[in-house]
This record gives sequence, structure tokens and C-alpha cells, in this order.
Amino acid sequence: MIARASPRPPARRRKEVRPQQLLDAALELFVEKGFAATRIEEVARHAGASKGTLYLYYPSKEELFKAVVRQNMGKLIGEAGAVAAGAGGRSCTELLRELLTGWWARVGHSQVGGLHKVMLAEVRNFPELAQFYADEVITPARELFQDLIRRGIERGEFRRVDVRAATVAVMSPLIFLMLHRHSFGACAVQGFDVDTDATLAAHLDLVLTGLQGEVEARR
Amino acid sequence: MIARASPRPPARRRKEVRPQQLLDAALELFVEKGFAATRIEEVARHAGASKGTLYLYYPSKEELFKAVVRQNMGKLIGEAGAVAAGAGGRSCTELLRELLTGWWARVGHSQVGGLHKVMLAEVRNFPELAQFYADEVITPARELFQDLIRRGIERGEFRRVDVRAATVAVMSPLIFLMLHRHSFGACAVQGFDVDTDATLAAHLDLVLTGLQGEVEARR
Amino acid sequence: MIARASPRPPARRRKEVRPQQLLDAALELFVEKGFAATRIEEVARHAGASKGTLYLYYPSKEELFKAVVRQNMGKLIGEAGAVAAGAGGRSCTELLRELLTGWWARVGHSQVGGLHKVMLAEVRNFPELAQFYADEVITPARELFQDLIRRGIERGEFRRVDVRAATVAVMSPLIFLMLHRHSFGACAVQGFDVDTDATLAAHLDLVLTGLQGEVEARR
Amino acid sequence: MIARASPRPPARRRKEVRPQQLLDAALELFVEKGFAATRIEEVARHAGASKGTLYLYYPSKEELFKAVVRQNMGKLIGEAGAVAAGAGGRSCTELLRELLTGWWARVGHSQVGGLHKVMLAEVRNFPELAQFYADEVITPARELFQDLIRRGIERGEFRRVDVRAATVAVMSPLIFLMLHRHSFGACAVQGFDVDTDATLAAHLDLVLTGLQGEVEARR
DNA sequence: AATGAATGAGCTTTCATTCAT
DNA sequence: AATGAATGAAAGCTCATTCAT
Repeated sequence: MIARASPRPPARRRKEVRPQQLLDAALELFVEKGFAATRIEEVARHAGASKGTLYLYYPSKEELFKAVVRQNMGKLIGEAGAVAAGAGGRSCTELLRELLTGWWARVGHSQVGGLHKVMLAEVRNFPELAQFYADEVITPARELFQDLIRRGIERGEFRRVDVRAATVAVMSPLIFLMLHRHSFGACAVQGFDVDTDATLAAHLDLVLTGLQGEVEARR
Repeated sequence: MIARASPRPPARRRKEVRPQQLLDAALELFVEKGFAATRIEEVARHAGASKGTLYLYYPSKEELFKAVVRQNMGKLIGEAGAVAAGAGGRSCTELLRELLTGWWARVGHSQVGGLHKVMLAEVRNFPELAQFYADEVITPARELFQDLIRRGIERGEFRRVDVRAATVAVMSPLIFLMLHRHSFGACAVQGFDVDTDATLAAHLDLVLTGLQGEVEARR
Repeated sequence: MIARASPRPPARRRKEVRPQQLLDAALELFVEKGFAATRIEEVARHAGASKGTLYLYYPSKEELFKAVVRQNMGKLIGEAGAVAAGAGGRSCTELLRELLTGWWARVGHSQVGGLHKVMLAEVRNFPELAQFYADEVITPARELFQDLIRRGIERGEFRRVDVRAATVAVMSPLIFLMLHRHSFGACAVQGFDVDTDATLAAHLDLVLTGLQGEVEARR
Repeated sequence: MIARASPRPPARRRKEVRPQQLLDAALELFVEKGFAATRIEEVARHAGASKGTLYLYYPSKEELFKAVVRQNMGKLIGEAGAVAAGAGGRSCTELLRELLTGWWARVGHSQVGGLHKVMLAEVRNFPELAQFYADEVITPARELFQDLIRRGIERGEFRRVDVRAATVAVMSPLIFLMLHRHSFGACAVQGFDVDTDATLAAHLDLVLTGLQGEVEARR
């Protein structure tokens, strides 16, 4: 048989390429439109494939969504853990500041954070995903910050606050900004505008001051 | 008490009660499932009516949703404004604490806050609702808090922070708790549990300390 | 009991008033929109009544339509018959001209002709109305013209044409104009415009000339 | 030949045949029932397809209807134009006779003419279709006949009649027959019966005689 | 491995008809 | 005699999923 010029792009792509293209397209569209409003066909088209092809790799829309969450959120949490672990000799104040700004740098400027919006919106319609998300995303992230605050208290850097509650208080503005970016922030509407960097700075300022502040300053 | 099958509900209810029944059912279901996933027929059934009856009062699903937002969010914002206006002779610290806890008492234990989750999730698919929500809900709420912080700075109670950014930082944990309650918090899954009251207390503690704290305490 | 000023129009209208108002409204709307596209509620509202009231007089939309046809078309045919009967000493040419222009004067400027459009459009979906319409409208109208043409031939005024076919040929432009008026003619669109009076004149001219013309003029 | 139940039609028909099958079924049903009364699902079933398949090819019922009109009416007008253009050396009388009988041969025995009934019935509820139909069908058809009559006058074959009005008078019996065939004529009811060929002959006879007749023959 | 034609359950919306008042 | 709130069967349209090629 005579070798003929391939009339279409090489029929045998590297096996991993296709799924990745599909996951990328799905991430983009799920974040923009949410789970229900994203059409499988549009995902396929964005990935340069056909609907049928998508179903070769993912047996349902739900499984596609899970795969997107696993890949993106999982990776993110892993990396944040590595940052927190490599403590060096810095103070907890410094570490906390670094962790928060570092996380924001990563999450705040990518699509990944948008998945949290989608989970928030649809977790109640999607019960089987709930535990998965709690285990893979929520708990590890929370423990990262919790450990740091606990260590700060033990070292006498921070006041003796309720660790668990303070953690949520510390993280929530970050989460708020992350959600905002992929929701109201994406609508060009006056009133929804938030200066994310300034807000982050203000939060760090307030919360680190608050963590260190004298007890008598209160009330 | 014995439930009796009423084969046909009274044909003429008082004209005024139907819309309220429908709005109540719609609030409940929109908060639970979101806008897209809520079926008109289920709303009607929850209100003890039929599909057709709902359309006697609201010309479309979208208008029904708007009516729900207007009634619930609008009322809420109005009341919060009244609280902030009736200042009395109290300090800004006290007022801010009161506004935040008062708001939470109201929002945190009703379904209303869940509407924010729905807006967050679907505003990008719903462009005509965006400006409405910004004008009716976001802007008034933000200004309430902003004015209070600005006044605190002018009176020398608070440090000279970026007012706009600090406002977001102050409000965001409340919003976080509100969202959480109607999303992950509604899933009986370990890892998602948040002690909302303790978190609110910790936030107040940190943020009020932070607002009052000495500049030299930082860094 | 004290006589009180009646807070609403006299509750007891003359019995015949209501049905007539309903029939008038129905004629108007059926002609404009057709049978299927006319909503019962709109008919009632145009008659200043409520939907329920309409059903007091007519048990279904279909019966309402029949009543409209009966009243309007029936009356029309009766009157045309009277005109043709009162022949006087005029020639058939004159009578035919008079019948055609007289009919047009009556039908061409009222809504009644529009009912023929509706029948034309929906008779196939409405089989039970077909025979009624044939008997009450089509056949009497046809016979009116047929008799006149036959008489004209017998008297030697007209050529010996196929009476039945000539009748259709003579009437059809009238019917065309009548249909046009309530269909394309009601759309403000260039291309649909027809000068009905000139067309009628041209038709009379051609067809009367044709009826009288010498055989040898043809071919 | 034994009909065998095919539990599922061949999944991949040739892409080109589907639209035609759908257009054929749509033509049939639209002509029989009209636009509003024709259900999309029935069209699909008549074409041996499902509802969803129809929507693969036509994005709405309205577009399907337009496609039917375009294909059938457009083709028809084009062919009639070709006939009129290829004049040869024949007289205008001959050409007009030929155009009218030729057109009837084509339209009178197909479903196509029924589309005019549907347009007539529903154009007022369908404003966007009006201009389309005027441009694509009404105007070209009218001009065909108008030009011929004008030429006949110029050559001295015909009397000096109002061209525009005479055109309508000449065409209207054809249109009448065309409408009749798909409306009253399709109902097996005594009184509606029209001998179309005889009527056409009578019309030609009258109208050609009339066009050629001496002025003094009148009155 | 890849396609895209085909399906049909499911959704929003409409409207003739009913009936308690 | 009159009302209008209530109903539910349809109808148009969407989209996740299947499968022959």
C-alpha cells in the first residue's frame, strides 16, 4: 500500500489530548453558564469535536462535570498544601498573608474558582457530588488555614480566638471575591463593581490587625 | 387530625391570597433548586394550584422570579435601612455590630437569603435581571454599610481605611454565611458544617478590632 | 326597602341585546383573525362581557361561529334574492350589472364578506359546517346569478354559453375581491394593492361584452 | 408484498432526502389544515421522522412554512415566467390562453395552489410573511399577465382597457378555482361542486371575447 | 476513534371550558 | 344573568443521549 498524504489531521492523536480539550472547554462553559444551562453540544464544538466524541470519553454530562471538578479543584488544593507546608522560618502572620495572596493570585485570575460558584448553585440538585466535594476541596482547604491560625495562637502571635470560626471568617472574603468574579462581576452593570485587589488588601489589613489586636481594644 | 382529601379546592379563594401562596411556593423552590431547575408546575402544586392558575397571576417564569425577588429582597433592604437610620446616640461600633447581627437574625433564618444564591448562579444567563438586582438590592445594601464605616472614620472611632474596600470585607462573611446556608449547608455532609453564630461572632470580633486597632500593630 | 341609585348599568338588559353584542364582536374578530386564532375571551371583552357570560349564550366556540355565519350570511343572501326578484322591465344585462354592483356595495364595504374567507380557510377542519354553508349560502347565491344568465340566453341577449360555468366565471372576480379585502388587502404591503372599484368595472366590461359578443369575434 | 414492521428506520438516511420529505409532508398538511391547525409532530410523522428531527432542519414552524412556500411557489412562478418569455410568433390572444391553461394544468392538479389558501387565511396573523409573499409570488405573477395584456393592447389585438384592473379580472377566476379546489372543493358536499375545466373554458371564452369585442357591442 | 442524524421525554406557555359564587 | 378563578389538555421547542456508519 502506498503511503498517501494524510487528507485530514493525523487520525491518531496522542490519547490524552482529546479529553483535555474537552475538559478545558467544559470548564470554560460550566463556569460561564452553570451546569444546567451548558449544552453538551456546545462543549464539544468548543473542543473542536462532535457530540458523539464527547460521549466516547464521558458517559454523561454529570460525569463530565465531575471530571472537570476533580481535575481542576483537586490540583489547586494540592498545590496550596505544598505552599503551606514549605513554611521556612517565617511568622504565621507572614505565612497567612502569603497563603491568602498566593491563593488569590492562583484562583482569582483563572477559571477554576468559577467551579465553586457552580457547585454552590447546584450542589443541592446533585447530591452524589456533595461528599466528594467536601472531602476533596472544602476540608483540605479549611485545614490549611485552620492549622496556620492554630499555630499562630500557640506561638503567641495571635489572640486566643475560636480557631474554627476564625478560619471561616478569614477565608470567606476570599471566597466571596472568587464567586463575585464569575457572577455579578462578569456583568457589565454599575453597582456590581468590586475592586478585588483593594478588597483583599483591606481584608488582610483588618483581619491581621484583628488577630493581633489587644483584647482591651474591643468592646 | 385527619387529613381529608379535598377533591377540588374551593373554586374562588380570596383573590389576594393566591399570589402570596404562589410567591411563597416559588421562593421555597427557587431557593432549593435554582431558577432553571425549578418547574413551574411544581411551584403551582406547592401552592395548591394548577399550572394554568399560576399564569393568571404571573405571565412568565421570569416575571414570577422577579416578583419573588422584589417582594422578599426589597422588603429586607427597606427594613435594614430603617434600622441604620434610627441611629440614636450609639457609637458606630455598636451600630455596625447591631446592623450585622440584626441582619443576620433576619436573613440567616429565613429563605430570603437563598435568593442571592440563585442570582449569583444565574445572573449571567439572565442579563435583564442584572441591573434590576444591582439597583434594588446590591447598591442599597452596600451603601448602608459604607455610610456607617465612613461615619466611624469621621468620628475617629475607626482607622482611616479604604471605605469601599472595607465595606466589602466587612459584608462578605455575612454573604458567605448566607450563601452557605442555602447551598452546602443544606447538604447533610460532614465537612460542610459551619457554626454560623460562632463565625459571625469571630468575624465581628476580628473586624471591629481591626477597624479600631493601632496602625503600628500591623506588619 | 329604599330605592337606591343603581351602582351599575341596569342588571336587566333587554334580552336580545347581549347576544347581538357578542355576535358583533365575534364577527369582527373572526374576520380579522380567523376561527382558530380568535380567543373566546377577547370576543367577550370586545362585547363588554365576561367569558362566562358568553358561554351562557353559546355553548362552544364552534356554536358561536355558526351563529355568526347564520345571522350574517343568511341575511345577506335573503336580501340579494329580493333584489333579483324585483326584476321590473329591465334587460338581463342591466339586471346582472345591477346585481353585481349592488352586491358589492353591500358586501364589499362590510365585515360580512370576511366570513367567506374564514369558511374558505377552515371548512376542511370543520366538516359539520360544510353542508350548512353550501345550503344556506353557496347554492342560493349561485342560483341567483345562474337564473339571470339563463334568462339572458333565452331572451337572446347573451350568447349560448355553458350556464353553470359562466356563472362561476361571472361571480369569481367578485368573490376574489371580497376575499382580498379581508386578507392581503388588509396588509399595508406594496404588491397587494388592488383597486377594487376599477377591477369590478373592468370585469363587468369584459364579461358583459363577452356575453354579448359575436361568435366570430373569437379565435 | 408483505409489509414488515421496521422498528427503527435506518439511522442515517442520505442527508439530502430528509428536508425534501419534510417539505412534502408539510406542504400536504399545511394545505389541508392551514398553518395554525397543523401540528409540527404530525408533519414529522408524515415524513417518517420525529419532532426533534424536523427541528434539525427547520428552526421553527414559521421557517418550515416559509421554506415550503419558497420551494413550491417560487419554482412555479419561475416556470410561468419562462413560458411567457418564450413568446415565439404567436398572438397575445394565443399566449394569454396558453398561459392561463398552462398555469392551471400545473397548479390546478397539484397541492401547490393550496398554499395560496393558507396565505389568504393567515397572512393577517403573520405580518412578517406578507412582504415576502408579495415580493416572491404576487408581484411576479401579476406582472406576467399585465405585460401580456399591455402588449396585446399595443398591438391592437385588445381593446384599450385599464391594464391593471383587467389583469386582476383576468386572473381572479383562476385564483378562485385554485382556492376552491383546496377548500370547499375538498368537501364532498353537494352545492360546492364546480366543474373547473368548464369554468376555465367559459372564463377564457368570455374574457377573450370581451378583450377583443367592439365597443359598440356594449350597453 | 469519530461522526452527526435521530430520538423522545420534558419543559414553558396557551386557551376553551367549567362552576362556585 | 353574570362573573372570573381555576383547570388541564395540547402545542412548540430543547437537548441529553444513542447508534449505524
